Amino acid sequence: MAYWLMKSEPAEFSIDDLVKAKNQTVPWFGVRNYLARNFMRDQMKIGDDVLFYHSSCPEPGIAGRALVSSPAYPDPTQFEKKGKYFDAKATPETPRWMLVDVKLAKKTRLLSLAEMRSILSLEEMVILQRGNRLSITPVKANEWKTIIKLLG
DNA sequence: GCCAACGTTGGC
DNA sequence: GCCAACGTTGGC
Repeated sequence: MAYWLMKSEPAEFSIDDLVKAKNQTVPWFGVRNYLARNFMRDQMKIGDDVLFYHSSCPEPGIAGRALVSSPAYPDPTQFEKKGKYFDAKATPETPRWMLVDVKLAKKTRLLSLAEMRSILSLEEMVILQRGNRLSITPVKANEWKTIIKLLG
């Protein structure tokens, strides 16, 4: 079983949106980075644990836990001609962007980026590394354990 | 608004 | 295939 951290801008889709979503599940649409896509397409399995992270907002940090709840399938937004995620080079026969469904496990207190930075055992987390911008990153088992403890 | 860091694009 | 220019991310 693997652990992941997935970033979302709360102005676009927040943990509260996930709480209110149908089946408390959302297709993780809009990823347009190959490495992040490959994680979803090649490595994620149903039941993998996910940290739901709020980025580009006044208080960035972990806002909840979730689970991978589907296999990878084509991101429908790549075919929406008028949408912001349209990709002219993608076709239904040869889709370029894949996603998984993410289901809420629990909304938690906000574990802020500042607090994460203060925890020694989290210092190797990918998200805390200088210049890291990847929207989906693997989390190590010990990091997951530490974070779950901090979330209470 | 600034800017560091990184990914992508496109000319050659 | 190289690499400069450009665009984006995302914290501050």
